[in-house]
Amino acid sequence: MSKELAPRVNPKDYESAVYQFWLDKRLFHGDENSKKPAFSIVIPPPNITGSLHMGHALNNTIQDILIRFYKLKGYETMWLPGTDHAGIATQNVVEKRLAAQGKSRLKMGRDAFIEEVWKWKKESGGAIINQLKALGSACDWERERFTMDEGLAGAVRKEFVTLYNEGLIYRANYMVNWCVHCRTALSDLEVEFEDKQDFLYNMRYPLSDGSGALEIATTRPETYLGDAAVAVHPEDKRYAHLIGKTVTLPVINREIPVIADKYVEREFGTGCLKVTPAHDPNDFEIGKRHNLQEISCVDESGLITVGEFKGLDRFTARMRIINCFKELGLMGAEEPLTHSVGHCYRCRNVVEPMISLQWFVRVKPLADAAIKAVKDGRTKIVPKMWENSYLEWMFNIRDWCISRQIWWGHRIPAWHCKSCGNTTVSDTDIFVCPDCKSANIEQETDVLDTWFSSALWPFSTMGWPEKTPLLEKFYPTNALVTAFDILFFWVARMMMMGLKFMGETPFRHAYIHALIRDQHGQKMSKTKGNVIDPLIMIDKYGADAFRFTLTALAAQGRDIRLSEERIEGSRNFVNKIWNASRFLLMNMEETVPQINESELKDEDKWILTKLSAMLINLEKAIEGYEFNTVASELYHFFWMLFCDWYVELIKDRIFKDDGKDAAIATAGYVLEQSLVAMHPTMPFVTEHIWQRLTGKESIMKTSFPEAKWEFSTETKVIDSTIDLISLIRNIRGEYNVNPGQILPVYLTTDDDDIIKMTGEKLSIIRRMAKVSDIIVTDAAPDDAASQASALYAVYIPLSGLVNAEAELAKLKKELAVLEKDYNIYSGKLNNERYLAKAAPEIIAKDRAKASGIEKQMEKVREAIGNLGKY
RNA sequence: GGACGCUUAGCUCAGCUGGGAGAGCAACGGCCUUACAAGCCGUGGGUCGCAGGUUCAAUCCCUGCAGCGUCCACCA
Repeated sequence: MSKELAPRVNPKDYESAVYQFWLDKRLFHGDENSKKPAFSIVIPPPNITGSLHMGHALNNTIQDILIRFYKLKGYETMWLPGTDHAGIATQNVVEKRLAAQGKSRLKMGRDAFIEEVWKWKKESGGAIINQLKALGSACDWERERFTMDEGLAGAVRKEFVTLYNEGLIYRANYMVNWCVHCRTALSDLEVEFEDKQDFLYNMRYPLSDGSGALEIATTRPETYLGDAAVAVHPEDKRYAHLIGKTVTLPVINREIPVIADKYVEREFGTGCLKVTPAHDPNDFEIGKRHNLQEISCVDESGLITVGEFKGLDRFTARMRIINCFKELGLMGAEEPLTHSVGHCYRCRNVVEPMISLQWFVRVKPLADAAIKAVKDGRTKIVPKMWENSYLEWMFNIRDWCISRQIWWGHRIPAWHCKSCGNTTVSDTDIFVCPDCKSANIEQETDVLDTWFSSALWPFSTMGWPEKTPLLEKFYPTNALVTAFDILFFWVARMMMMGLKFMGETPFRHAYIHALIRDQHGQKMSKTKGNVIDPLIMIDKYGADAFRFTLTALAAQGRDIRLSEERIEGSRNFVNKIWNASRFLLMNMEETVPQINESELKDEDKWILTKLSAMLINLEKAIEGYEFNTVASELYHFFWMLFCDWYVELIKDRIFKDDGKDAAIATAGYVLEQSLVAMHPTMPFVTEHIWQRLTGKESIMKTSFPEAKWEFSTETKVIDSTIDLISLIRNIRGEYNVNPGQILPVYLTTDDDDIIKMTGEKLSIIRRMAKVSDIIVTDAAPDDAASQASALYAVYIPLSGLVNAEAELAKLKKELAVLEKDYNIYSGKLNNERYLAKAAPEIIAKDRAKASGIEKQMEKVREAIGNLGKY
């Protein structure tokens, strides 16, 4: 294998090849018979409708980091992928496509339509899978599932039948949210409320006895066609005398009673509320209390069904009715009103509340278990703030409408007998009514809410209801990674069903990550059409750079606004990794020498110590789901410490072959371990380089590095060397000294260790700071620029460049800053109450700090004194 | 109406149990130093939203206020 790397990183040269290599070697496969401890994740199955968006990219990057990290840590990992059939969403997409071809779902019929959806799924369902692969996802593709797979369909039936038999599923006529476009009922969660500028219309209903009129206020005049009463507050004196009378609805001439109900707010509008039990959830409740008739006036398509308005769209009818009332002189004021209106989360149309016969899950008992499991820590929600939302929702949970009047989905396993009218629920198809033996039976035409099947995902995908080795090994899963927008839709329901059917919470940790928003801070979504394709970013910058960016931005608790500059920065980091590796590979023999501890120099021990410290922080960060810390630890260590300092420090040893073996051994070792540490976040480039560095098969088969080095003495020495080099560079920088110009440096210190250090590191300092000699002295030369740290004062003679007065002013200013700092600490240290109450280690730290500042002040004063000499 | 989150350098944001204010980008100055100009060396820049409180000590904890954002909820 060639050890040469191209001068610039080009991800296209290796990313897809590396991925194919992993697939060929089956490195993503999780073995249920393995003796290793398990670490498993099930993917939040993306909808087959869409392509990968930024949310998916972040979501799957995080999962991939976890999977790859735990694999390196020695776990048997299994990341189970798949897709969701996404009932309404998919049906809508396919319908639109058909419409473009002049076809329609209703004309072609149910069976032909479903066939059409499957055809579409075969074509487009694969797109998102390929995108996940481009991202580098280490999914166990051999176990890919789809929520409409045969096995999963069986699981759904089992779920339905069990809940039904236990009385947890029932069928009832109830007020539901109806989408007139999708022509189906929706669950409460599927309704999205938006503020809308509207009008509050005041309309007069004449009293039937001719003694005047009652003025009601409504935003939906068209629903007057379904009014069953006018309600007033029982203690409202204005209307007390009217309770029990009737009013007559204009145009349609229907008489309805005036009733009293506490729900009415006296201050709102006129204090009179029209009650439409068939088209408003509150009115529905009032209707129940007063035994009112439920008069439907809008059909499933949103068309009016009553009187001369029959067949009109509900919004057209609204205007028509307003005009009618105006003509009759029954229209009062129209006041502007902002109120929230429910929209279908799929098609954005205004939801029509409607009474209809639907299937519901009685969720309270399931929710109770799900509450308990989180409270006792069987599932930990990270970050913890989401736990409140979860619990709050569970506490106030209401029955879940699970039937949908669409075609694409799991058909409800219930059969209605046309002979005796009974309904039979069964997990196998039935052809004869068990009650009357009639063969005239038909399966329920409704399908189930998509989330009813998604709720089983963590175990239906592993073979449930069978007891499989896969479940035995990998359930419960270790982590669920998702965004908060489906916390209720999915996470909560998985909790309920997992506990119900497996007796065990479906995941140990639920990590809720941020949402990636567009430049306006808007949530990206398919329906809004503001999605940026991550594939463009991958194509432009490579998957590794893209993933690293997402990782760096994935701090807990805040939404992410993605900018392309950030990705560019990550691309530069990948390039840095590439070039540092390239440099070291160029200077290596076929095999990297082993580290021989006795040959190590101080800087070798220094970088090994820094590496270990980084690894400890890194592991802690991954375990705590602090991915932004993961990124910054890697970035800082590799770029600032390894490349900028260590590699520069050892260049002489490499070029002059003086202690080269130990340097190369250390550099090779640190590079190798860094690559492994970086592999979970940047899998492609690390694999590519690692193979060339080690000559071994795959980075995925190695182990995560142990943090085992700690050389504190040598680390201090190099730290002070770096400090000195920085001081010298600082002076040179400030005076714009030509970088090529080599200068002598004078240094005052009384510290023997420092004197010793400058002697030992002389060649390094000479090279790194472009210094000819270091002269330890107690006086400064003329025309010298100076800088002081706590350890030493440094003087560089710069004839002609240095202005003595300016230099003096600079030093005095510096001294003033130091004095201010010093006063803060000495103030603290002279404070008795501080000394009495502060932790001893804090006091010690502050003392050290104070004395450090003091020493630096001395050095600055000394420099000022020395300046005065010329 | 409830709940939560955010407000830190010009921009985007870290700062997780109170004790050093930081990164990336941008800006400025200097460098083609034989891995990397997608780079190297250096510099400047912040009353940590406002007002109180607790504490020896507050960007961090508490209260109130302001602005922004999100979720939940039956606002005719």
